[in-house]
Amino acid sequence: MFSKACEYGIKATIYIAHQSLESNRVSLKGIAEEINSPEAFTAKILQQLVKNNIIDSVKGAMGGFQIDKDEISKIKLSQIVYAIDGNKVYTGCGLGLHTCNDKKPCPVHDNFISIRNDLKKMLETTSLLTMTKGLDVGLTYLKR
Amino acid sequence: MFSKACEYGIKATIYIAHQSLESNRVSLKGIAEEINSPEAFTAKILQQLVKNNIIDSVKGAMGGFQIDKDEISKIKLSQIVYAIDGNKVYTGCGLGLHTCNDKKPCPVHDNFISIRNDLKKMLETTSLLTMTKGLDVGLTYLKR
DNA sequence: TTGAATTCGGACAATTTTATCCTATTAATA
DNA sequence: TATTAATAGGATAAAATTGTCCGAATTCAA
Ligand code: FES
Ligand code: FES
Repeated sequence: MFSKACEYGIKATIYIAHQSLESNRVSLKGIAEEINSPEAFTAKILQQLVKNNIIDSVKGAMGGFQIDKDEISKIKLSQIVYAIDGNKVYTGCGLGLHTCNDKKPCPVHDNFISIRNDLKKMLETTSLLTMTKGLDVGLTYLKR
Repeated sequence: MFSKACEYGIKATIYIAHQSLESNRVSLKGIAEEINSPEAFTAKILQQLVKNNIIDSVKGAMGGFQIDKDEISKIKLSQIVYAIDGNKVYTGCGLGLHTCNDKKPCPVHDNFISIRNDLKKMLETTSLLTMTKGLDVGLTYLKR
């Protein structure tokens, strides 16, 4: 569904948000451990998220990554996905035609549109805050 | 969503089915032209579909690919996807945890399950015959 | 029976994605 | 101010996916 980079990005953002809610700034090293991702690769992805204003970074000793508490309920899953995978989730054709196109649809267009719209809605309504719920109480996991 | 290989596989199967309905056996060359895919790569994918008993091949001069007319309404999109991409659509976790797992769900599990079940249902109920409809009358396209 | 048309299958090549390494830059603090 | 801990970013490497090439096997037809 998503690229590996995007998966790491989502998990990292959830972890950062979770810690930010407790006013903890977190390091790349800590993130990579908590989400079980390769450190250097994760660094690249975090850079993208910083550039897209989804997370904040602070350089230097005691530096790390964080998100404004106020933002955590405002940021939507769709923003993270867009920052890393672009809009192909929205514009791509299920059968790989150059773009999805109502006027010249592929044979699975109608079926796909329906599911993709549901996916879109889900991505756009799921907030970062929502995704952090459950982590505390061990209801959900970022690694296994 | 699907790999390129899978996209080519689906399109190829639809085209073969469409021609088989008119009792035409089709060649690799013809298929690759009609679905706008690289010929040699498409050959590999067709081999997989043959091995999975989704399409039939006939070697030699006048050979090619075809599907029993009776089968066309019975073959489901899910079979094609499974033959090429395996069951990752069904068992994969949205955030890339080793497998999706109800007992130790990732933070987006509930949201994903719902969409994935819809996708699953769609794949399992969409028949090859259904996907060929519309090709005739120029309502749907395999290339653009 | 030979030649042509075709799929099959193995080896290989190109591209994209994923991952690593190393240096530069920045900031805290001793 | 020097040291240390951190992110930023460029270059490179490894792995996976996508794509190509070529010869073998098969079948039809002349
Ligand atoms: S044209 Fe293929 S999904 Fe819309
Ligand atoms: S555990 Fe991640 S989707 Fe089910």
